[in-house]
Amino acid sequence: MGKYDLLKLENQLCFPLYASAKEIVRKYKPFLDDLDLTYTQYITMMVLWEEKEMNVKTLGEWLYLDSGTLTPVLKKLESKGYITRKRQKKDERNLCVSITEKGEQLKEQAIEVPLKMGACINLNAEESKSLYELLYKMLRAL
Amino acid sequence: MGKYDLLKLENQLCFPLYASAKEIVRKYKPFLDDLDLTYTQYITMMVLWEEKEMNVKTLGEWLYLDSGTLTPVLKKLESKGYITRKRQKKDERNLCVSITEKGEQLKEQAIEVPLKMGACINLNAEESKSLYELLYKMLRAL
DNA sequence: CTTTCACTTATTGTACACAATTAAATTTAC
DNA sequence: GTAAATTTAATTGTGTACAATAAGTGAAAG
Repeated sequence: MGKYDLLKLENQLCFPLYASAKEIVRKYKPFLDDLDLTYTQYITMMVLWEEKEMNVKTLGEWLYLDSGTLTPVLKKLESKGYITRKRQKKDERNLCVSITEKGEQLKEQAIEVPLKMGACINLNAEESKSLYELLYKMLRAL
Repeated sequence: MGKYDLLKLENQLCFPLYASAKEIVRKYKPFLDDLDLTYTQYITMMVLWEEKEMNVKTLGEWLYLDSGTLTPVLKKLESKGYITRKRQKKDERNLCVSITEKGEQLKEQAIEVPLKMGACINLNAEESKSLYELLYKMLRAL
């Protein structure tokens, strides 16, 4: 192992992580275009399909995103009619994001997305599970 | 497995990939700040430390990036004096990117970065190898 | 009370990331 | 030989992503 070998792209762990995350999000695009959602909007809706409502801070913790990213995403989803944004009465610092009826309906269409994506990933069940666990182990420590 | 279970964030493979890529790039930031490089600039320099020169298209293939991303990154690196950009004589469509002496010197400082990052990743050698191979297997198919 | 402190969201500025388009140069087909 | 097709970068427009800052609110200390 030469002095500079660790600086080669091929010896980096971060690079395939960075590149495959990008490529897989790109793979989502045609499926998400059908729903008129971007990937960031999609994962935001995922949380709200499950939880119905949540304040911005908690949403950011779920998604590993800060308010600088979420604010424009949430405004966009609001303008599409999928969510509402409302200050909480008892503590006006909190902004509560809630899913609308129209947002709920989108869920029916969205069911297709994970199925279609599954077919794009070249890993078997065991490999997927292994990858999933390694990623979460790393993520928890970051 | 309910009808909607695949739409839960916790059942997604893409989400931990997306989130951990983001978090690991963020982890690089303080180390890269010392070199006055962003992550994208850093991986670009990595290719040039190894190859010395390359045209934009090939660079994009190595990095999985298109010219819309690379053009401003390369102009920034040029303004910092780490690279030069020059049209090829025999085919003026090609823009050839070359590392400068100052860019070469930066490599000495950069050696520290992978060492420092290695300490941030909570995986042992075997797990890292396994993650690396799964990511590349997926990436090749995307 | 009131002033300080902590908390939460929004805004601003910088830097990607990519689709779509444009522009310029070269290659090819005829 | 020239028109059409292809190749390569750059540009434009939209949408993240995050650090730093600002603004507003509520809680706590005195």
